[in-house]
Amino acid sequence: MTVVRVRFAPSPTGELHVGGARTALFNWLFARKMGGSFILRIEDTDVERSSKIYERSIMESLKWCGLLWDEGPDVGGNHGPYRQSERVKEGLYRSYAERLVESRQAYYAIYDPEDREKQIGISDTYPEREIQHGCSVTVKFRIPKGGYTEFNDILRGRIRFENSSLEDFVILKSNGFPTYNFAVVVDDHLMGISHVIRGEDHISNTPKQILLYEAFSWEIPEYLHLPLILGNDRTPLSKRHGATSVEYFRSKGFLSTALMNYLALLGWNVGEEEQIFLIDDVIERFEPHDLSNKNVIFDHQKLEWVNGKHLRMLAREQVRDAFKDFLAYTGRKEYLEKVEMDDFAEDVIEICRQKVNTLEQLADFAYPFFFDDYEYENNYVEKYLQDEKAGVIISEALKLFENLKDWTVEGVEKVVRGLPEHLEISKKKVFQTLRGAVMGRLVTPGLFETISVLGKKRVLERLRRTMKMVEG
RNA sequence: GCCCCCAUCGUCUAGCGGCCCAGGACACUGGCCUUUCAAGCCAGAGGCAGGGGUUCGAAUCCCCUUGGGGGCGCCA
Repeated sequence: MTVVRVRFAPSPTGELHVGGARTALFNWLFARKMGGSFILRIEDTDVERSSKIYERSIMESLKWCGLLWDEGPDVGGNHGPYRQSERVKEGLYRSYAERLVESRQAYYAIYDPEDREKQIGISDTYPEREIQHGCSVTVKFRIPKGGYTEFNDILRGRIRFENSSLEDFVILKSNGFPTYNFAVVVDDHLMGISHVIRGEDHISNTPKQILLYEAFSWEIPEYLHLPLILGNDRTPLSKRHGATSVEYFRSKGFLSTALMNYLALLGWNVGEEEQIFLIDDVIERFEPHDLSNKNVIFDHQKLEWVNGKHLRMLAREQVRDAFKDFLAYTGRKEYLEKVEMDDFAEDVIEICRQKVNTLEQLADFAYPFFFDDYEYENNYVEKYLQDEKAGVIISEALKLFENLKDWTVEGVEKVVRGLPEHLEISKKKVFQTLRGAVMGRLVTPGLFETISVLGKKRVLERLRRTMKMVEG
């Protein structure tokens, strides 16, 4: 049995995209299931576009997702370095490229000094003279004439390409950096990668890579190409569809457990009609063959539904921690302090999470619990506060609450329930008037829970304040 | 243009020749519950892209068409 070693190899030219996160997730899942290793390799061979900022951001997102790697640029490992730019410095790719030149499987391509695009000749030996004349030079791989190249894809079976449909391609750029197709092969081989799990957009690259493996007489890994994630207009998911990066979902108040759950759901049928799960609980059930090979459309609504489920399913401390992470991540310092300081925060979260789907919604929904500067909705003012009965309702409630000792949900309920009949005012009017009086809005958690959690002091203060508005 | 991949409700999927006049989930519609809004529960509407084969029998196998996606860079 071969040791499973898989990798996720992002290029740091942007934030971690949900498609990338899904690729990373399935790689990670497979490694965990098989007791193998999950490796993070940074493919920063595009000097122009790569940046450290994105590298850090991708790693941060991956960590937030819970997709931790066993080997990588920060944690090290026996197959490093894990940044291609660092491997370039070791002369790695150049020496392998030269090996191919020596065996005539690659050659030097020489370009016009005036026009870098224009190839003016080729050479089997290092074209020293041309270089002195200002020509730039690359190393190109020679596609064998005739025949075909085929490989097995775990999801699709054998895929065959006629070699005649392939063209010689650059493996070493004129700046000495390897191209993608060359670097992956060299690195995957040197890093002992057993299974290559990546996006479907790489299918067409695979024959070139196979040819490279064959040129080196290296063992070819197993391949699995994942279908792509598209937007609702069936074009590849991009910024045009609004949300795409993991960062975005984090800042929008999604839970990482829910994001992973949804991403897994996208193309993987966990079985038994199961939709909601924690990724850790489902590792054993992961089977690459079960993955769908059909492109999928990203469904924000379902993600939100999954998120709501997780919000209600997780332990309350977990939700509290996630909420704090969200507040910190989105820079809401004051709010974060409140949640950290107020001992009733967990109770607030508990009664609010029943009604919302995201942490962002939670922040809005719970706001009046933590802050006194909330505003009174126009709706409430016009419909209830300006009603002639408002004063009676609030003053009567105030009187009863002032004397109330039992501030439990049951105790509060008893008092509030008695009011409509006692005042001979409709239940709805009484409840809504009170709801708005203590929260400023008409949509809140259950009234009794709200009043109970708010506590006697706050409730009395707020009732008095609202009363002043009625009178004044 | 050439090469490759894919095709079940709007979306994600179950189905791998008879159990399917196609099952589940999200969304949608209606109802129940109810102090608001949700949640929850119940019900409903909605699909095998089209055409040829193969077979006693096809969503399932084969071919063609159509449609969607990917690739053909000194990007990854």
